[in-house]
Amino acid sequence: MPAPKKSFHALFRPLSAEARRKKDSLEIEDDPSLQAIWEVIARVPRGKVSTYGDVARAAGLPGRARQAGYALRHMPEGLNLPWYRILGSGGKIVFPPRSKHHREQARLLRSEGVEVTKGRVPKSAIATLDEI
DNA sequence: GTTGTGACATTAT
DNA sequence: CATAATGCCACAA
Repeated sequence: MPAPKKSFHALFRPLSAEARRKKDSLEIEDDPSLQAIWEVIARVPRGKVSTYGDVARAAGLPGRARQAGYALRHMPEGLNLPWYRILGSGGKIVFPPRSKHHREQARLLRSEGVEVTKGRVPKSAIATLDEI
């Protein structure tokens, strides 16, 4: 079994001791709400994007955009989810403009044809709720 | 039980 | 357009 290509997950801030404990005990991966969110993210079409709020709604968790963020931070590596297709409201990258994450997200989006100017994508690139 | 934090969103200034 | 104030809610300390 070849080692999977280093995922961006590895670039993220290290999990706290408590979060790591949970992760190791698989409590997070088994959480139904988080799984629902991950499934929605996996359905966002290539070349399009969605937002934290919409992802949460599509997962049956209206008003819980922050939970979508939590789910992304705790993405299981094996799923290879298109994390970079998830933006803040209005289609803005949520990471600080010059941060590594911001640049990487913009790069990946452009790599699939999504225009990114000043950390923002065209409204036309945002998938509608029924698309996800 | 209480307090602080956060890959958010919306509204007001 | 930028920043601040609120609202929000799960999680961690």
